[in-house]
Amino acid sequence: MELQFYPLDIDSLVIDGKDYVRLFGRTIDGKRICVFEQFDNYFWVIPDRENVEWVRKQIECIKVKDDQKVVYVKKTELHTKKFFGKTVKAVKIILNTSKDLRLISQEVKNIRGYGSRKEIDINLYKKYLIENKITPLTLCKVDGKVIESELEVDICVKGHVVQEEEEIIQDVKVLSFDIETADPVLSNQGVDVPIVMIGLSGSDGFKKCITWQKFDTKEDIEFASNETEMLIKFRDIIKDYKPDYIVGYYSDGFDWPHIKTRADLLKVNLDLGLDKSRIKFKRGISSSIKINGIPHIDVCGFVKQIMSGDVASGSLQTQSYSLDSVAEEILGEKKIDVDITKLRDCWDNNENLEEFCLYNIKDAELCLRIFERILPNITELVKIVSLPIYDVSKMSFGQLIENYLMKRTRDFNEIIPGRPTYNEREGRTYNTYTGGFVFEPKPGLYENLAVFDFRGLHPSIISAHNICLSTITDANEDAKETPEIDGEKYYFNYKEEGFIPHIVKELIERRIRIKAMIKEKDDPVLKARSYALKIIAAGFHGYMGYAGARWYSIDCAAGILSYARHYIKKLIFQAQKFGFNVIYGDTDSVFVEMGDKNKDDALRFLDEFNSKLPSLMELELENFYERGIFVCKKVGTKGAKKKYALISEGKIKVRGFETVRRDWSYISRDIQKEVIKIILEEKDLGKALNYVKGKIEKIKNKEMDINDMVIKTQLKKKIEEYESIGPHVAVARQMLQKNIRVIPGSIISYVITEGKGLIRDKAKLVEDAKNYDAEYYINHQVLPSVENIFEAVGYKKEDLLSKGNQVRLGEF
DNA sequence: ATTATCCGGGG
DNA sequence: GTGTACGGATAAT
Repeated sequence: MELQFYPLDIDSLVIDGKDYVRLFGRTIDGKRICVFEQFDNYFWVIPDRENVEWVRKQIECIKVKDDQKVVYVKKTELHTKKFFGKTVKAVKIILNTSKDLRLISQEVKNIRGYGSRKEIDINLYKKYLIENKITPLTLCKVDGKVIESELEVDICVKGHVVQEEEEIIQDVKVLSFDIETADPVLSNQGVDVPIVMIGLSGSDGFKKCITWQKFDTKEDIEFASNETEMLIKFRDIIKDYKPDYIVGYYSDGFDWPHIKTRADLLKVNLDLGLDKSRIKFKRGISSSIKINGIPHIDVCGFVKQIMSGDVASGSLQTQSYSLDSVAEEILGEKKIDVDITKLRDCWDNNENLEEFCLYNIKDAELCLRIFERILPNITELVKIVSLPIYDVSKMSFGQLIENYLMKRTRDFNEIIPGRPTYNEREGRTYNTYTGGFVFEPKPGLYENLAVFDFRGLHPSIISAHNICLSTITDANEDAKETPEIDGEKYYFNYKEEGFIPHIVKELIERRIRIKAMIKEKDDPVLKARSYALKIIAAGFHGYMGYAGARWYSIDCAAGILSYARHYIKKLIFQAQKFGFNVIYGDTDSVFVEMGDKNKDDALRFLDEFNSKLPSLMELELENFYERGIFVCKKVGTKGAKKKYALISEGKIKVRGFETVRRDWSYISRDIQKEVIKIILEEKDLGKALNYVKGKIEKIKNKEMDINDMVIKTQLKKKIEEYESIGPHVAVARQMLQKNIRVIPGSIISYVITEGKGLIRDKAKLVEDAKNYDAEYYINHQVLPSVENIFEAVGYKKEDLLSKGNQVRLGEF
């Protein structure tokens, strides 16, 4: 029988000693389906040239004892393949089961002249998707027979899958959720912190809050008798709703870990997987959760990784990735204004809980709607890299590029290079190269700015100059040399197009076609496609210089930059010649003060400059700004780094200022924000200075509320494990003395009080703090956050500290 | 000067 | 298992 379906989630498993890939999805008539396809795992050996046949024989003879079983190779094949562009003879070793991979590949190492092993570090389902050219979410056809199963699906089929069309699944059912805890310290462990409500919002309009304290209400609130029952209801709602995707905001980092802790404690079985498995946690540097069969997407993670960016069109401008700011930018809507810190007290006294429930539902709803808006961005990336949406939604730029390259190897008969070992990686981090060209800003306040963005610069260089691991070479007559950089030149063969330049060129050309289509019709899907193509193409340069890359070449990265430096210097020169005052330039963007020129002149400059560029390269006008402040950020001896704030039609864009960290007190964050605002919006330096001076006076006179002086730092490990005792560790010890529970993950809130000694000796719990150390807050919190802003506009630190309101007017 | 530790998001 | 983010800041040593 044949069935059409859209694969949503894909994994692999061993059944009766054989490898299978499992594709969960939706049939075209909306049924939940699971498809099994048998797929043998394999890897490659590229033997030293003279030994190929002999090595192959040896491999075929491998017999290893594994417990009682004897493990051997299923079969081998001899192929002519390419590796980094060079033709090689390679032995394909096909295994009976993935369980044998490690044993057999270890055993190969005992064969003399075995050369190297490849593709032993790639998940089976990835190999399957690459090999069978299947893109998740697109329309596929399975040819096979229906089988019985215990799975939570309507139909289960075993057979062979082929992709039918590019057409992507539409009208997906999405369930968004959000939890609230009554937590005074926001601990990540949650052992003694109950979840008090769970808000849900579905793409079909479904809305609900579950909580476990009763009150009168007419809203969509369901009452459970206790937390356990609430968690059970939550689980059952998900099971009944049968969503295609489950989404949350920072749910990988907060909601799920918290739910997991509570569910374990209360013995609630979260068997949400379509194979009845429990939700699984991947612990690591960044945790994530997996529900077999249902992609879980942390909206915050994707927005932060992929939709963020510098001054790039298509990306978000917000500096903070809080739900509130992201919702405001994407949806133009904010969270319900409720003081969530009051929830604990309200919960204890059963007061105003309805308000919190509505707030809870609203958060889930905002998350859902942000997801719906960014879904095209995710699905376009899925279409490019051809991996499950779950994987793609969690990938960094580097991983997206790497996986795209892995997919494309099949079109070039290339074997996929291995990941660097830990030691190789370490070695690579010592390699450095001259970075992009930086035209250092003269700190100051500037007016009437235009920002030009050289986005296509690096990819077009890769394409134009054929920069690839397979084309880099020593000086010879088939090679062209790069502009010299720090006395070094690189040579790239120009006769045979490399793997990477070929792919990059395709990406650029596709994007050009899409952009032409967007001009005809403004379509969000096309825009998302263009953005996806852009970020992938733009990422190759950084990827090749990234120590963890499979296709790593610091020389390629350096070669690209030597050309890039050439082009940006040309741009700066031309801009100056045109009559602009170049303020700042970095790698591929230039900020100019237009002076007596206007916007039309800027567009004219853009056209003129573009007309002289090679066809794939393009200078873009990022935006105009009424004002901008540029600050010199000292970074050791290396010089200045990005740090500026711009304003365009009332919207402030800030880069490089650390304004949103919880280990800064509220006042320093507040003051910095206000200073930037006054300067950019009102252009009134005196007012900004007086504002800060006023605040400093208030601090000195102890007029500040002690709650505004709180600094929060998370305890990352057990108190006794600390080698170095910082203020937060000292305060955690105090808490322990007072029998307040502190565990790794607890957020320690403290105030620096008056006294002698190190800062940690003066750090006190908020409730124990009788006073605050004005000198500390002025010198360590307020001044560091604003002094270089004032220095940029001609003031000195002393001006901020001097008494009185007499203001010197700097250079302005 | 060097080393240890923390930030992001979430209540 | 496929990985050991990342780039910068403060305070202690």
